[in-house]
Parts: sequence; structure tokens; C-alpha cells
Amino acid sequence: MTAYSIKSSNDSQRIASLSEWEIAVIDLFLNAALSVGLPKSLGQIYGLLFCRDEPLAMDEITELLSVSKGSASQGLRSLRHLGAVNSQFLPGQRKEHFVAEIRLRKLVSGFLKEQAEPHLEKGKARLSHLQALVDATEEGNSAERGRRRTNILAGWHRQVGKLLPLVKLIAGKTERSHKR
Amino acid sequence: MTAYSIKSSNDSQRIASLSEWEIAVIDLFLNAALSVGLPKSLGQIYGLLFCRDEPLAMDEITELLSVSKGSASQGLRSLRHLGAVNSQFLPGQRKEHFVAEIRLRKLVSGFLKEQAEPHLEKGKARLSHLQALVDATEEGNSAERGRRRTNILAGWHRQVGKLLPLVKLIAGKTERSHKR
DNA sequence: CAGTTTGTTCATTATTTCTTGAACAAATAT
DNA sequence: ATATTTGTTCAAGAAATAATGAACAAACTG
Repeated sequence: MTAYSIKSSNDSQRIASLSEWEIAVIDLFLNAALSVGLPKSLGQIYGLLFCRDEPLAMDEITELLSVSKGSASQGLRSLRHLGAVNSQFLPGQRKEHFVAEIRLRKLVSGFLKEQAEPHLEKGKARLSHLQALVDATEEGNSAERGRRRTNILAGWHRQVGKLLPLVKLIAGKTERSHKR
Repeated sequence: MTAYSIKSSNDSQRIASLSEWEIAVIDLFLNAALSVGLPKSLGQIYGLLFCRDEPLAMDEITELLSVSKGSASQGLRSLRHLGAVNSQFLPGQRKEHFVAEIRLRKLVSGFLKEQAEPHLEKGKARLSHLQALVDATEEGNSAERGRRRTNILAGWHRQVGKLLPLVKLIAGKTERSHKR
């Protein structure tokens, strides 16, 4: 789980090596990604960008992490969708360069927006479907039970709908400015 | 994704069939489980128990869902760890019987306790490790950068630590009593 | 205590998910 | 226009994860 090219000390040349602490950070994000159900390459890429002050281009990423071009391309796309990285085209440079978003609030809300909200939406549809099925059930124990359960689910749905915005809020609440 | 034995109407015999709305509920929980990174069998089992008023035994579960004994056994254990099902031994009955926990607050807090908190704990250890690595880095750009990043991570860690208890609270906040 | 019933474990198998890399497209440079 | 650089897509392979079922253990039963 750790096989990058380490660089012992001085740091001036742009790419081609990771310091030990950077490797540890990358590994940290790798694990964090897995634990929220995202592919590990997303974690690695974000971790690397998180370490660096200067924007990195895709080929620097593939080299430093030894991941394929395909993974880097797809990974960066997902990270952009999640709002976890931003890209910029430096004037004069052909390549697109990537930077990590480090504001926790943005990370959390991006994650919720991409991962949680779509499920909530689908849930709404499923609830109606369920409602219809219960209505189509001939009266009896089952129909009655179905109604009770549908009500519970609808209540949960409401609750979670209220919860998400609050989480976003709180995640940014006491956040201090980080000097760059 | 839907191949249970459906039962068209009247419901009195204990097991051996699922009504249409129950199948829909089970499928709903199957999807919910996958979306929070749990195996689908957990979702199915919970979904089934959620539908029923009476406690079910393991063999009823395996039969109704056509899952293996192994899956049911392991699935029920996980669900118990998560606090999502409770078991009871009815007097006179040999078999253990299972019931779904339907209080959202309990479900959320169980989930967080089992899934999130351990990661937070590990995170603490990782942060110290990281700190050590940075301290061991010879002074220069990299060390300075490492310090800044470590501070950011420590801040996030604190934030998330504050967030979790709040989520648990809010999840139960306005919950109404559901009649049984 | 032999015979059931009930439930767990774990090696194998099946399924799902991720990664790779080569082929392609788009944009810039010569 | 042709060649080069940059980035995307997607089928095939690799890796990770979950499900199965047979062998086992434990607890009851007569």
C-alpha cells in the first residue's frame, strides 16, 4: 500500500518525488475515500493535490502516484463533480492544472449534493410507487400494515430531508480562515 | 432483482410469501443499503423485518428472501451490531426471533457509531503519525507545507468530531411516536 | 447419551467494482 | 495539412467484496 518513489530531503524540482509525510497524507485520503465508498484512486489523487501548493497537471499526477491515465482522467472528473478539486488553465500552459478544494464546508456539501441528494430524490419516487402498491392491495391486515409502514418511511424521508441542509451548515460553522 | 414468491391476496399463514408492497419495500432497503456501502443482503433482511409486525426466525428469512443460511446469519449479526434489529427468544420457542428497530434516531446513531466513529478514532492516530513525520522532515519548504497541512487536517478532525453528535441529535429531534 | 434442531464459520464461488491501456477525438503547433 | 500534445472513452483484465453451502459446534429433547 506504499510504493511511491520517496525523496529523502531537499525539495525544489517540480515533480518526480513525494516526501514521506506526503505519502502518509495520500494514504490517509486513500483510506478516507474507501470508508465513504469512493474508489481509492480518488482518495490518492485528492490527497496528492491536498499536499501541494502548486497546481498539478494530469501527467504529473499519473507519474507521482503511478496510476494510469484513465484512472487519473476519470478520477479528476469525479473529484470535480464532487467539488473537491478545481482546475485552471495557466496562461501559456497547454495542460489543465488541478488544485484541491480545502474548505471543509465545500467538500461536505459537494459530497452530499452528489451522493445523498440524488438518493433522496429517488426515494421520493419510490415512496409514491409504494403508496400505489399499497393502495392496490385488497383491504386486510396486509394493506393496513402497508399503510403504517409507508407512513413511517415518509416520516423518515422528511427527517432526512431536513437533516442534510443542517449538516452542510454546521460543517462550515466555526471554520477559521487558513492562511495560504 | 425481483424474484420472490409473490402472494396475490389474503394473508394469514405465517410465512412462505411476500405481498407486492413488501417486495417493493425490501427492494427499497436493498438500494438504501448499497448506497451507504452496506451489502445488499443486509438491506433485504432489514427490509423484510421492517415490513412485519411479528418477529421472524432465521429460517423464515432465508425462505422468504431466498438467501443462504450463511448470509442470513452474518447479515443478522451485522444488523444487530448496527442496532438495526433486535432479537428475542419467545418463551416456548427454540428459535431466536428478530425484529426491526424502526426509530430513525437509533438507526442513525447505530450507523454512525459503527461506521463513522471508528474511522474518527483511527484518524486521530493517523494525525499523530503524520505529525511525527513532519517533525522528522528537515526544515524547508516541504516541512513548512507539511505543518500547514497537518493543521488543516487537525481542524477538520475537530469539526467532524463536533458534527457527529449533532447529527444524532437532530435525527431524533422532531420524531413523532408511531403507533404500533 | 444418541438424535434433533438451531446457528456459526469459513473455504470456495459468484458478483461487483476498479484499473488499465490502447484506440479515439480535439486542440494546438509547425 | 500533418504531426504532436493533451485528454477521454471503453472493453478487457485484475482486485475486492459478498454469497453460498457444507462442515462444525452448541444446545436442547426424549
